[in-house]
Amino acid sequence: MKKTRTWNQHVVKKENKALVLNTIRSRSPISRADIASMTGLNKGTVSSLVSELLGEQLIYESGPGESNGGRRPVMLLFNQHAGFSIGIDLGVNYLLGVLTDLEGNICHEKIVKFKDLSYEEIELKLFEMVDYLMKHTPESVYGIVGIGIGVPGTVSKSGEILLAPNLGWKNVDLKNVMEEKYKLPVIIENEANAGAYGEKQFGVGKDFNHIIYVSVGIGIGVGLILNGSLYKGHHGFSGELGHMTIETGGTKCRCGNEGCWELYASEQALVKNAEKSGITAIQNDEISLEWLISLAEDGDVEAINQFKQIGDYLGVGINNIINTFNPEQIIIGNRMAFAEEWLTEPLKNRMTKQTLWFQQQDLQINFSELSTHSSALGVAAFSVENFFLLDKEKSNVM
Amino acid sequence: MKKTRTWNQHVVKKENKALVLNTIRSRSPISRADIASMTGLNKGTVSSLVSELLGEQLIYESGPGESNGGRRPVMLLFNQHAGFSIGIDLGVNYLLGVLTDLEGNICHEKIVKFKDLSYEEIELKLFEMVDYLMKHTPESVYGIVGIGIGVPGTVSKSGEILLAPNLGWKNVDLKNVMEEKYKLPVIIENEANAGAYGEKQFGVGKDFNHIIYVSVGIGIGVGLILNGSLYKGHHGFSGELGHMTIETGGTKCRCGNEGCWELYASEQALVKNAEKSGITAIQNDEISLEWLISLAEDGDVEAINQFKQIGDYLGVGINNIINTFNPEQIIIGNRMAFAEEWLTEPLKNRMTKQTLWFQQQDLQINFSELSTHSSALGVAAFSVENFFLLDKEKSNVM
DNA sequence: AAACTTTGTTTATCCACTAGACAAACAAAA
DNA sequence: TTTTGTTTGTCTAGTGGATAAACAAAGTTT
Repeated sequence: MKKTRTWNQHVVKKENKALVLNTIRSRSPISRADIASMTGLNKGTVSSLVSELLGEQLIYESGPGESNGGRRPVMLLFNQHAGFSIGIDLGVNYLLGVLTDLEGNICHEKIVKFKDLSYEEIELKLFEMVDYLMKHTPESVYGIVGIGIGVPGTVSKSGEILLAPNLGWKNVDLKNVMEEKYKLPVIIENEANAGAYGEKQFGVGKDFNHIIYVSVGIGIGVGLILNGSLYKGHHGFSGELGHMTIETGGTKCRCGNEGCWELYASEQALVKNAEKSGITAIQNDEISLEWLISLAEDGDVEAINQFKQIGDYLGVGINNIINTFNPEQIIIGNRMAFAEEWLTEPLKNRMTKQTLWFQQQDLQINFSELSTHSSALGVAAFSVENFFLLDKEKSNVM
Repeated sequence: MKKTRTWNQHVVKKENKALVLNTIRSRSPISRADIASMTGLNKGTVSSLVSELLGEQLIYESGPGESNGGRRPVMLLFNQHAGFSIGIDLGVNYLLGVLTDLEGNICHEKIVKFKDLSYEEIELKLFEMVDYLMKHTPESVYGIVGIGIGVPGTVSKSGEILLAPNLGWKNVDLKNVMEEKYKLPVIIENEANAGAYGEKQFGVGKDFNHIIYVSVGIGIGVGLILNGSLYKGHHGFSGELGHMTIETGGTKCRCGNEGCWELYASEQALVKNAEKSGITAIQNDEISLEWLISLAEDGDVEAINQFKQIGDYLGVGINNIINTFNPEQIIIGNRMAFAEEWLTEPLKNRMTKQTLWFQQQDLQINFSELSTHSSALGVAAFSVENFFLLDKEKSNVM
């Protein structure tokens, strides 16, 4: 019957406790006094909330800090090893798994490559990956707080994978399978959304609140951080910008549409164009992004031109993004980010020529620093946030 | 020094009071008991908050309602005449002003048409409009709560009009001018943003939370309602989708870019295409939207084809919007909405052919019902919301 | 050594919400 | 008509969390 959330002192306490914890998380090491002045909470309130957090072992006291002209403060630190999180980036032909602490630091990491596997075979690889990471998890208070999986496809808000064309998957309920097997909270998220979140939490997006993360791999996916949090749309399918029309009546796309952005600016487009241009690979091998990068590094003009063209087309779509969202930052991530060197110039050219001056104000264009790890770190971070939320709910009942 | 908002019992009270007021606003007439069960608040809490609201004359008691098998409830009603709001839609060649009550009902309305006026002349027309509407405002407890103005251009978050190309304005601080003169809170907002808000509050968007409002007039502007509230981007310039590239290397646009959507799907495009196709107006007059509509109504095949083409191109951009936002509803508003009859079919054709099935789930495509009033109503509603926010702040100090 | 600062705890007080008692007003059944 | 039960809205006591202010401990400065 309760339709809306009511506000009472329990909620107040939970919010303030979360506020204190987050302050410690982001500004650690910090004293109680500093928390009070930063948050505006009363010293006494901070003291009592801190002592609860100490009891829950989510934070701990280190030795005394430097005096500011009076009694020396007791420094508080976030106990990043109170629990661990598993994040897996499920790519088209690889599986990247990371084990992180609650601060997003990678404790263990494993990559498995494969090709043309069936769903069942990939599921098995996933189990192996999780088992491996679990075996390498140190002892901790809360253990593994959750498993996150990033997939290159559309995921509904309930966690079902509706369509992952490059994997050939349709309506796969991986979330349930994993939750049944491991009895842990499992989060399935689109790879671009996960990447955006990863960059926001740990990467170049840390200090920004309006971020568009453009994941340029075999296709193009986009993750939206609006007002500091992930925007997923009505059902969770936002950010399918790879299928934005940039050429009406252009090349047919598998999606049914024509002139889609990813037909002109993705790794897929790069390789196709390179083939047409006459670039050849060694020993009848297929042309790959890595090969083209090595050519470009050796100064191969034709290869560099190929990258320049991709950069130009990236610029077209990014212009659209700027006009749509007026973002603070655009991050280009995933595999194509390795080609930053040759993409930057043509991309910025498009922008300065075609974007209105006020849209360019304080606009950052960055390439991912986490590179191929942003997705895995992102999904791991989802589980961590989820853990803290559940933790709050729990203390709600008590 | 206070960086974040802290939660204490004052906040709790303010939030709950707002919750009660909003419940009355949307579900009026309603009894105290019903409010309690709907919100989850305790009966006593509701009683005391209601008595405060009664004191502030924001609500009033009507007679007893129908019994539900016991004592008859006292019905509460929102006092929509506790104050009034002025909303003005400043178009390229017209000025539409409305006086609304706190519920958004239009009490008075006036439209002024003009052509090629300077900024100073338009300013004067604005003053006349406000003066006129003020004179026609009934006596009330709070009087006029604010003035809102919607403009066809880019407005910064501080309210400055940075660029209104169709008016020929640049860096105009209208907000300050109006506030100085009338000593009332003034809100300047982009016309599409205002329209989106208007539709969300009073129009076809009432029951939706992820709405993309596409204002198709001389140009194209877009207002974004995400998670139930207006998204403005980092500096307030979001929704400039009229300048989204849908044809790389296409026609040059005044904005510096090429192949912009509004070159293919706006009123401007319609008129240009019609001229090229050989359609003529009566007596050397210019071809207008109204004229083309009247032709289409008479069954003129050529005119209908012109609309169909616009509808088709609208579909291209709307496909991009769907892929970007996964919205719940798309509303097509402003002048072009009058041509709904001929636009719908080609638009929906594009969609069903080119949009993935899961993106079309529960997706509403609507034409504005408020038609040309959505902007004016939207800015008026901004002032109303602002009034309630300020009201809360005020009681914060006491 | 004295005076002042800073830190963190403790105490008393305040305030909003809740639970539950209560009275008034009404409907339905006996 | 009387009785019983329900609904509505008010009132009172009690709870829990925040705040302000006092205080002790541990520093620095003069």
